[in-house]
Amino acid sequence: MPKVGMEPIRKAALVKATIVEIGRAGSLDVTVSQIAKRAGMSSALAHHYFGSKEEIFLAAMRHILSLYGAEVRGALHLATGPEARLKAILWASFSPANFRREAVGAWLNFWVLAQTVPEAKRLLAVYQKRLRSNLLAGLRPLAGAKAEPIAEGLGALIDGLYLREVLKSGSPDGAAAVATALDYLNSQLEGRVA
Amino acid sequence: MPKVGMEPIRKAALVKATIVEIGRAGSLDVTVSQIAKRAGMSSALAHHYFGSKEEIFLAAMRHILSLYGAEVRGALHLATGPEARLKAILWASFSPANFRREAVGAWLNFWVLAQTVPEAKRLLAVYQKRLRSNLLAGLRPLAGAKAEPIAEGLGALIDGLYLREVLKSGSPDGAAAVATALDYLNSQLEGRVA
DNA sequence: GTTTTTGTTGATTGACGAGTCAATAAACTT
DNA sequence: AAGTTTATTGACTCGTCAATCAACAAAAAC
Repeated sequence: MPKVGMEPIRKAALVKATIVEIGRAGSLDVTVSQIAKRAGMSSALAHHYFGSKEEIFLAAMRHILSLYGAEVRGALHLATGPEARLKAILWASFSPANFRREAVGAWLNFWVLAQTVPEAKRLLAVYQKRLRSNLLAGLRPLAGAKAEPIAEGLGALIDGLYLREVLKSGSPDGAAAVATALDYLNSQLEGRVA
Repeated sequence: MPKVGMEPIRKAALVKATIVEIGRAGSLDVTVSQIAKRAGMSSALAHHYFGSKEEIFLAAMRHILSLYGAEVRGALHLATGPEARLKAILWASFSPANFRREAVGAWLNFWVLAQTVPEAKRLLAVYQKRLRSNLLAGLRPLAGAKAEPIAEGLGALIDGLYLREVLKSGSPDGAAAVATALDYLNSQLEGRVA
């Protein structure tokens, strides 16, 4: 019973299913059929809407990244002053919406995808650039010239905390991750400002 | 012309070839044939010696990890005093032998492997534990009770720096990575010790 | 009310790849 | 010298999966 206007609904369902399946499998070795099945349609339809498996992956990646971006933007909106803005970024980075098993698992695999698919690499680079620039905006008033290396370190630390989460068992502990990152931040700023 | 005593030689060649191929492909999507070809033998022989592709991957992983372990041990051997030992660990972590494109690429993919293969997870956990305990040994005299969280953060930072390296183009810059990690360390220790 | 567009799938194609096997041969054992 | 173990591979099996196609159905357009 074909209803018109299905495209966005189907695509969204596929994207969501893709993230779940990658999280479940723990790798990009998921078949289009698996994804389509979880999204409640045939694999042919998935191909119909996305053209290829790679496009499906990229759409899922964009989704995760844009979700993350939205959360950061939202948190930043409510924050005033450099310190508050830095905290907001960290808080958003490890919020339950982003720092959940599926998303973290998918995120790791997108990193792998970026090694072969240029568009995936581009997307990840955009994310890194945005993170860096957000951190820098908060850090410059507090750390001046030292802002750049601190942002560098903090960015790497955030990625590392994500990475380590995939090995842990049990549900992710965003608060602990935030604490570690804040600790880094405090010690760096005490040394230069305070 | 079968010569006896080939097993260790063949296995070593396969392990080496596996790391190169994973680095090249940027993923675990490498065929046993590709690996075997690069190692100069038939795929049947690779199966003969390792039994399965998974075993080949695990052997490669063990190799990278043991190489890293050896380097750390070597550096530690020459270092006296907590500061020197901490520096030695960082220096070894980002030494040209470990912090090279192939190895870093392979390492990222082993992280993915750990999501599905329990033995891979175990190996990675061993590495993390060893790193943590090495860092702790150096940190405790300098930071006392604060040693644990610092080790936690520093470990994550190291992993993050590795992770970020895979996106970069050009040859890895170990010195920069060491500088970032040292910077973290200094700022943490200044705050507690002086 | 016929044509076009959109939605949908079962069946099929074509390629590829892990793992097995049978066969061959050199080297060690007794 | 006969028998066993080790080395080695080409050919093959069997499964899987991305992508395509033909066909059908409902809605929209004309």
